[in-house]
Amino acid sequence: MYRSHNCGELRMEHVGQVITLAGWVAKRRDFGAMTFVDLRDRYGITQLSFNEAYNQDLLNMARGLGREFVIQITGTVTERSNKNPKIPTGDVEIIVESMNILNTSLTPPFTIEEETDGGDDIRMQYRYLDLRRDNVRQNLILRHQVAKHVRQYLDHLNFIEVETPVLIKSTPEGARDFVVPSRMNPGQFYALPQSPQTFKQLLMVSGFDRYYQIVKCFRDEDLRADRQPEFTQIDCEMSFVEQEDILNLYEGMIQHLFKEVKGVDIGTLPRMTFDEAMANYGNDKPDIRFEMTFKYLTDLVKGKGFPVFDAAECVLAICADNCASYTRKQLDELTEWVKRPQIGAKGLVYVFCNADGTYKSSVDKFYSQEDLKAWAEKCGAKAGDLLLLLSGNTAQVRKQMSELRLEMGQRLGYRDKSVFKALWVIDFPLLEQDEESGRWHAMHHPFTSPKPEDMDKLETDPGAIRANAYDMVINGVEVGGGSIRIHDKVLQGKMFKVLGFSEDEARYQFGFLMNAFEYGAPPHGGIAFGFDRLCSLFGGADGIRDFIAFPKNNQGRDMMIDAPSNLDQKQLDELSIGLKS
RNA sequence: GGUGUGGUAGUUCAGCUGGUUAGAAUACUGCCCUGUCACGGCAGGGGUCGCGGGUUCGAAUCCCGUCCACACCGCCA
Repeated sequence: MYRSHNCGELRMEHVGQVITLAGWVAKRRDFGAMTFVDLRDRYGITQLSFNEAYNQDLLNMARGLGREFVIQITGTVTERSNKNPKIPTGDVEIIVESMNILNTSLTPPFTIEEETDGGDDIRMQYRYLDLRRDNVRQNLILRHQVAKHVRQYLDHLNFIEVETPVLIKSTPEGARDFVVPSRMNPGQFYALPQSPQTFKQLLMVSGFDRYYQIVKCFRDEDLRADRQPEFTQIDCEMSFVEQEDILNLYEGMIQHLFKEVKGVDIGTLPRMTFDEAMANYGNDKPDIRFEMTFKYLTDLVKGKGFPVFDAAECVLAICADNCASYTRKQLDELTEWVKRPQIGAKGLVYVFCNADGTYKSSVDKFYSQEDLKAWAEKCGAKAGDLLLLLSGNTAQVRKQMSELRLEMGQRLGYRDKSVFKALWVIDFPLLEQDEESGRWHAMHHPFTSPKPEDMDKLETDPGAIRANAYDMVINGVEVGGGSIRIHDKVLQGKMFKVLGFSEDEARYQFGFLMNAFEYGAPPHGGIAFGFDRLCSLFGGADGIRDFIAFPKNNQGRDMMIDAPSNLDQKQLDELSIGLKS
């Protein structure tokens, strides 16, 4: 036994006990005749005390300890004369009676403290040291808690966790696949799953009724702060259920998680149709921690001689509370912000709702006080508010205004990370049209069932068909999405046809699923949650990297092990692979 | 594929209207210090200013190219 206790558990009640601890030297405070050492392990920090009055040899040894040396000590728990209220073990210290240096350490390249001096680059390169930091470790503990409570909730509801294969078949739909060459089948490749979608549907055909899996998924697309090439999903599927059953069950799951992990009651999740979300928030994952919803001024602004608005398909406004005090400089800066290429607005029109009831706008040349008053009323603006208007093509202006709304929400402090607002977005369109090719593709995936009442539009107006598809959105983050699936072979065939698959292509790629559907496929549906995102949301972070033990960087590289890497010629030959020079 | 920001000591950064020997903080090393917990004091070592080219009497600083990191857009069924 290397230790009798850990570095986070000793308290006043242990005073007098002789204990043994093992851990890392976090810090040494040397006073010559006495030295304090902060000993760290996973559980906390305990102060060790060395004093020439007790033992000169041990003191000398302690003064030679470097940061991150691994030591084992035995000593007596003693009440401190000067207590430290900042740490849980701050009432006691250990008068060390023997010490064993288990290992030395090089000086770490950055400080291993909550507020480290290390940047992302160096932290990732030495991730094993970064993980010694309390806050990163807490993130992984949080991740464990979330996983544990997911399993707990689903286990109690008769779900079975089934593993599905990682070496599967590439499909051209959706994201790019990571591929793995097959040595035994020269010239052929496995693909890593983007999700276990088809397998979980096959499990439903097999009668597994209620399935889940906390599972790695792989997508070979560009990374973001909240996107990694390998990420984890809570993947779920159920048989003999309707959309309503699924929404209720997983609403229960998210409530359970918030209660158990955060001690928060998030209440009932409101439901919003996709159309409502787009109209009021310009976004299919609205952040409903604050209002500032879109107001349509198109009819009010036309015909007054302002050419920009007269030519616009859509004129949108949002009302920023108490922002009439904005300076010209601030508005100019905001105008530049919406004109950035990433947003792409042509300009920004603003209206001050002054305290005295008058209005001052950037388009006073064209609009009277009465006009501006009508706008303000339409927007529900009060004195002291600021209206921000954008105009243009409906889809574009909604997107731009959505960005502006989120930015203003951020600036006004409405996007508080300790507040959680969840909702369901439902009735997604089944299909989306590719702007360039004009081809239809599935908005969710090709196995999503259309709403029965929209089925007749399959040939006439595919874009208007709504799907039995739903997303769970929390604080503007899409944390999960799913659908009721097609379980009928004929309908699935029709879908493939609409999506531009020939019969041969459909059979080649999804024949196994079509075949399975010939043998009594039950009605089924499911959902998948982005586990990493859920954890980062719980942790109040924007990115998911610090909730993953060993993440990849922006270029998809693992900076610690330096992957990906080259293969030598022998390996390539064995795989029958030739590289382009 | 695109846009932006950055790359200077182990680390985080300042310096950038060109001009002696490139600074600070922190970390590190040594000495002093008996109650610290962001200990304190004194001293010290530490630099290919990402890399390549150009302009110039002179470049960390200006220009071009390139690599790397981060954020975003496209992309992510």
